[in-house]
Amino acid sequence: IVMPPPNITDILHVGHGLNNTVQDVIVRWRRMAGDEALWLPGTDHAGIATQNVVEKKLAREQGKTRYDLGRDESDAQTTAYVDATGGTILQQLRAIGASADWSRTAYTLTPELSRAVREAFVQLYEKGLIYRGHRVIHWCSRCLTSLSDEEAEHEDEAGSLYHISYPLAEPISGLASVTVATTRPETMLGDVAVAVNPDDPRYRELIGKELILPITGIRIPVIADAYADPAFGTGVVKITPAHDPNDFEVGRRHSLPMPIVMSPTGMMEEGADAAGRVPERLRGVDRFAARAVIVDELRAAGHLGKVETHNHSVRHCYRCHTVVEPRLSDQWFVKMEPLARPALKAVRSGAIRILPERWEAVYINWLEGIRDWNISRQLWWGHRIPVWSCAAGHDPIISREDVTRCPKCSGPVRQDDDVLDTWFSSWLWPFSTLGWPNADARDLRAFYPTDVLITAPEILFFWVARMIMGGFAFMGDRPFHTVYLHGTVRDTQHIKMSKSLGNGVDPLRVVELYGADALRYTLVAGLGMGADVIIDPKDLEQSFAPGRNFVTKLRNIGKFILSNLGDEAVSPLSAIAPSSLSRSDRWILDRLDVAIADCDTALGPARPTGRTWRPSELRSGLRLSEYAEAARRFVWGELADWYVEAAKGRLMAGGADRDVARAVLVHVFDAALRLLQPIVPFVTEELWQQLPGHADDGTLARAPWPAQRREGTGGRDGAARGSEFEVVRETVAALRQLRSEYAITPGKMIPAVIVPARDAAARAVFDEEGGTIGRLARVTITLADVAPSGTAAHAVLAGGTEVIVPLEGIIDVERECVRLRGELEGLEKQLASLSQRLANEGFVSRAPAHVVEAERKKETEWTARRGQLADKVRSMCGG
RNA sequence: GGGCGAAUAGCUCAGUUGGUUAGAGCGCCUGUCUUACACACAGGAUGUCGGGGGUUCGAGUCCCUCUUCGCCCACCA
Repeated sequence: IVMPPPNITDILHVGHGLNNTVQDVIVRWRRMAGDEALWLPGTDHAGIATQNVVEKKLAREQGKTRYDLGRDESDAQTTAYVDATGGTILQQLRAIGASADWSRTAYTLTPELSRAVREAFVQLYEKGLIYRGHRVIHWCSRCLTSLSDEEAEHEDEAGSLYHISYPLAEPISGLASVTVATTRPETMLGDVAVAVNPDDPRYRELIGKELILPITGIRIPVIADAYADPAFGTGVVKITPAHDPNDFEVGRRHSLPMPIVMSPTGMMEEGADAAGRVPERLRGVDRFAARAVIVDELRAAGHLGKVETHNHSVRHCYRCHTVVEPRLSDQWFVKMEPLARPALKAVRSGAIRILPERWEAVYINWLEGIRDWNISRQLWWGHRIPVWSCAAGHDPIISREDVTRCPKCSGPVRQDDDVLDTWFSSWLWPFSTLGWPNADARDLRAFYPTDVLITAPEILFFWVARMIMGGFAFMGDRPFHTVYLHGTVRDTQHIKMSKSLGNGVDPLRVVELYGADALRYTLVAGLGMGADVIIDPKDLEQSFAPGRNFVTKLRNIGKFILSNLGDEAVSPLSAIAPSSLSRSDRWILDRLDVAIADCDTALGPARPTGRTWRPSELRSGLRLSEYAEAARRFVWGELADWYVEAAKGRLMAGGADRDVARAVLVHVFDAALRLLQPIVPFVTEELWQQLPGHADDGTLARAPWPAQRREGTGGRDGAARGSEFEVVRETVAALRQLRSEYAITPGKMIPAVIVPARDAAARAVFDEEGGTIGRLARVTITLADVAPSGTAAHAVLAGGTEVIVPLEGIIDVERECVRLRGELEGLEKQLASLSQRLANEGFVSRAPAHVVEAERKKETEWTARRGQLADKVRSMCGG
């Protein structure tokens, strides 16, 4: 294998890296489990900012006003684009051996996608799901395009609510004017009416009367419409149909004119139906400047009432954050309700699950209230809308192929100037990347429906929901069975890391300081289901040192094992007679099975058992942090801390038992490397390559995922011997505690007497494992039937075994008494609360039998232990 | 305005359907270069599980309420 150079990172910046890392971990896992997963990283949005710049540059160079993606460019330009944007990410992904199929990723400019987009448009049109609508949409006066609801983001702002009095043309019963309230006074130039609620007694008389619109002096009617809320403001609302979606509806109901008083660039101007509405002095004035001017003039003329501060949310362009202007215009829309129906059903029925589960409610809520999707954009790059209009006025032509002349009159045609929303191509992604609309495409048949979509919640609506709708609309099937929404990388202030905010972490620096494996490990281990990953950009050590330390530990375990293998052959575990396995061998093999089971539980199941997810499967799996923790616990806490330590003596002693230990070491370490490969791919690969016992030409990334041993650990007897190693661990822990308690130098060998519990198995454990215990605890063990008299430190193990360290001169009797009394006291306290629980009628009768049984058993054990401890205290401390 | 989530050790977080004495990593304290590893080893200290109320034999876990923070959605001028 060619290992990547050490300074290769799998990410561009940490935010991106999270997504790529999660995807790669899951794909690596699936491949080891036997799935030939095809990973399609990213979308045509990879590097959208760069894309924007590149497209504009290309368009300018070619003198085009519209740049039709996939149709206007040359191959060389495509290549340049890929290099400039997605290419960087993808090259790095390939460098780490990620299973990325990068030719499919930066496909924005390909003719294939262009074809798919046209196909989708035409299909929807033919089903009557695309229509041209004349309505008020969100308009960005900086990007000069319309936006969908999702692209116009709400941001809270402290604005002003201006109260303006509109005089009556002919005053009635002492009433000279009505007051309206507005946050956007400049739009009053486009007012065509004032509405009051028909049930509002205050204004009943006014309905049908006329008002003089200040500034312009135009006469407008007072109309009755339920839209006016008597409880808000003055109960009178001005109606500006061309610049407010609600007012537009009111205008339509009352057949009012709809003057446009603002230019696309946000300047005041007399647009359609607006002759005489914008005074000369305001023409060409920016909307916000015009607002100030108008407010001043109203004040001067005495038309301005109170001005209240008003916190409200204002829509901004998601890309440039300019305040979005509602604007009447003609746009293409997709009728969403019919598309949403199967998408809703899929999630409700469990055909598609969303993890974490709570996002399902958000998804359902959004789809239930879905509104039609404005798909036309006035940007100068994108997929152009495949609609041509006839110069002679015949019906427009909607076509998959380019149209040059009108089929009716053979006259000239003109393609619609607009391009499509970029998400109109993105929602086709699960199948357009696989060859759609060619139904016979090999990849489409092989890979659709796909499996897991991994992304951040922020594009649940933009992209995920629409892909699901698109999957059903164009393929008749779900695009994937699982949506996994991961968290966001944030700093300690919980602010999203981004280049523009400067709170990001440079991954190259992290890789340089801690290594790429440590970076991956840190991200994966920190990724609780749906939780954000918090990293302090000012304290990399806190975040990444644990990952680095773990990787180093792994390396050192490998170094130790490899150095003990030497040139001699290592037997495969299957060639070792089960009877020759030691307690520690059986124990670590048991622990390995547990670790494999824990990892499998954390990760799986990979797909639903049936057509839909069962309730028990719905919330399981893809718990990456639990998987990382299970693997780590096994490698460090069990393999390194106990098995390797216990094996040292056997390795040094040589003989047949040495070969058994070597075989088990290799087997267990090999499995551990497999478990870790998806999270720590580099170091595990490097170590595994050096490990004997597997095909030389293989790579760890392609090796099978470990399975639990079907034959167990050698029958009932074997299982018992495995659990007997727990007694060894307990004894060693007790001895270490005593040593530490009496500050005995760790290196010093001391004597220890063990009085095993009164059963043959316990006796055998200490007979046979005395050497191991002695090495691990640095003691020389003597077995006895009764505790020796004399000054000594004592410990009583759970099973009743006594551990005694007789050290005249070092052990202080008084101190030992204090220690033992403290221990006894603690035990008695716990025993008392336990007894109380068991004496409680309610507990015994209502708690499940197994819980009560466990408590009873505990009571017996603790009582015995208390007796032993009390004896110690009595004999040694005299009372 | 509606909805959702979070609050557990100094820090970052686990804690699955209520059931031992609430855990991990880092940090902290004590000791150690024990022939893989001081990025390590051994031992140790640290929690009114945000506040209050309730249900239950039993609550970090379920219900109500309050506080603080965060996120999503939203055409009330």
